[in-house]
Amino acid sequence: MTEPDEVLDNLAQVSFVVMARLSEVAAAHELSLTQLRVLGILRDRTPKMAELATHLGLDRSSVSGLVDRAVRRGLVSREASRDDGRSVRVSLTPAGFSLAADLTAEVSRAMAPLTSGLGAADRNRLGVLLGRMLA
Amino acid sequence: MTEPDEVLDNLAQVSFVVMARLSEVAAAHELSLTQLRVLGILRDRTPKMAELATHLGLDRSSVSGLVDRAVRRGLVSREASRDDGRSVRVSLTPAGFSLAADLTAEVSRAMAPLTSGLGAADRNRLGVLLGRMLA
DNA sequence: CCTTTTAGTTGGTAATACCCACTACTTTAG
DNA sequence: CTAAAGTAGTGGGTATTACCAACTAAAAGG
Repeated sequence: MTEPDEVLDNLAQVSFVVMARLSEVAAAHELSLTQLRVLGILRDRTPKMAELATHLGLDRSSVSGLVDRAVRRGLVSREASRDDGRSVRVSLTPAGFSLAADLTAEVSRAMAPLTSGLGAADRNRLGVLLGRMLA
Repeated sequence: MTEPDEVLDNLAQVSFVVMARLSEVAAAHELSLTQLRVLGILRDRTPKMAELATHLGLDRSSVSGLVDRAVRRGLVSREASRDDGRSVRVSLTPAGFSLAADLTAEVSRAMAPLTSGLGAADRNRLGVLLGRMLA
């Protein structure tokens, strides 16, 4: 690890592996990675469209179609805001919650092998370091 | 970090942040994340189409179009294999190499802030742990 | 009021990525 | 040696993703 960029290199590579695992899980349920993210976000939030767009880093117009398709699958619902006639709140339907719960479990299962080569102490250290990066 | 899945949670979150950074860099050069990956892969390889598809985790037909567009931009070239009349080797053009070098530098710059909150020792530890995950 | 800003959708376009079918070349069997 | 089976890559068709620009409707500010 004398190379200065090796940390970043490894980080990028690991990230691609993580994305591949997440995509597999999503694909097994006929979802895209973005839709997986949407369900994850809505698990503990009920954002307006624009907020959801910010969370995803997408254009508002992209989110419109995304939510359309999720609604068509019965996973998500739109509710008009009472206090603001323009805005719309997006939330999970019961079916959406149920799927999101399944996905959470499957994601854990799919990702677990990535850290299984580390001992408990190292796993812990990794978690702390990653947490520090998110701060 | 008593939660068992917190490591994986943090790992997923960090991975999304990494992807966002990489996408930004790619977008600044009118490239998709996948095209960025292609350039990265070809930096030190000259794979056949099918091998490239495996590296990317994509269908061969997806890679056909991907390479088409990269060829159209003058970043990549196809060469017929001499020993096997069916297969095609993909490689970077000089322009492709030049762009790939720029991108490497920009990616480093874009990702560096992620680990800048860690001290040198922790950065090192992180690199080692991530490296162990890739083994 | 009336103008400006904000929220969201729609339309148009390009790229992504899938599956399936197809051609062309190789390899293997009989 | 030739016929069958397999492999490499492409192309068609489709759905999704994501952008921008233009639009409607509602809210806020002057």
